Amino acid sequence: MTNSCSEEASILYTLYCINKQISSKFESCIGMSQSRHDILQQLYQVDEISQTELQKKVNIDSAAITRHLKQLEAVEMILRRKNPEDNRFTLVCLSDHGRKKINSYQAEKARFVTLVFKDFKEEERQELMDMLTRIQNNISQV
Amino acid sequence: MTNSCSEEASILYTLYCINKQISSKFESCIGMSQSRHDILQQLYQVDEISQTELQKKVNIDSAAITRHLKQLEAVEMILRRKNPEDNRFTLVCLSDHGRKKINSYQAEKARFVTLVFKDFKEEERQELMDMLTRIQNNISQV
DNA sequence: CATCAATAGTTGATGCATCAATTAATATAC
DNA sequence: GTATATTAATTGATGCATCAACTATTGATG
Repeated sequence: MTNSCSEEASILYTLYCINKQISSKFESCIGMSQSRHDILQQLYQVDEISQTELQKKVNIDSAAITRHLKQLEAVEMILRRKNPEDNRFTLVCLSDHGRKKINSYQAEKARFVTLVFKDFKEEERQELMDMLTRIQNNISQV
Repeated sequence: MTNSCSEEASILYTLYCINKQISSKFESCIGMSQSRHDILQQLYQVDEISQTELQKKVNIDSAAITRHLKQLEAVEMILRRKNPEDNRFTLVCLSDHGRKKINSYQAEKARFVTLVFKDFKEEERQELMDMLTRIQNNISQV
């Protein structure tokens, strides 16, 4: 363990490493970043949605959303238009072509996720999720 | 849970979120990124070390190491010199001034870490660490 | 209804990481 | 001992996230 003295610090460091490793493997397996996959996933589940709404769901900066969507638009995965009732809003939806491609991404993601949690029993996953949620609560109070 | 269908995917997403939250809070609490803190921490524990050796310990790209160290050198936290026995190596060490500052960082980090794991019992931490390690092994085989 | 506030989206600057290509020094092999 | 391979460090291009500043649109208030 390279990080430090305390056991807690080691856990923190491991979390940090795991995340880096997951990001990296995710991208090489699925062919896009977790964030971008998440955006597409959200779009898949709705008909049309405003950027702000989308931003709240995927929990990344609105500037980042803009940039992702511009690129996705450029490769014709998505379509954008102004909301005619309120021109401040931009409505986003998957293109037909985009919607089709996502199925294959989903399959690959499912496979990936299964590998990450190989040999985890249901109750262990439950426990892990509980602990992570507790950590999340702790952090939010820092 | 915004990410997806399966329970595993939710855990993955939570990991991803936690990491973002931790990074952000870490930086606002300690005043530097986790990586940079880690670099300084490593330097604190040795007298002098080559960049490559350091790179292996903190587990980030050597290009990133170079850039971190340049900045740390600019603010006179560290010193660098060529290894006289082999001019390919650059040896790095903390400046006196740097070494002094790190004590306060350590205290702050300890406080931070304690908050993150508030209400975790020793055996829970142990369990968490075990599970994270297993995940790490799984990933490395993907 | 004119001004002021709030909201959505965009852009620019910055930080940090990666990979690929390059430079410089040293080691190896014939 | 000269050509070749290896190694350490650096640099440039790129990706992705953040914050802060700005534009454009709409809402609210006097």
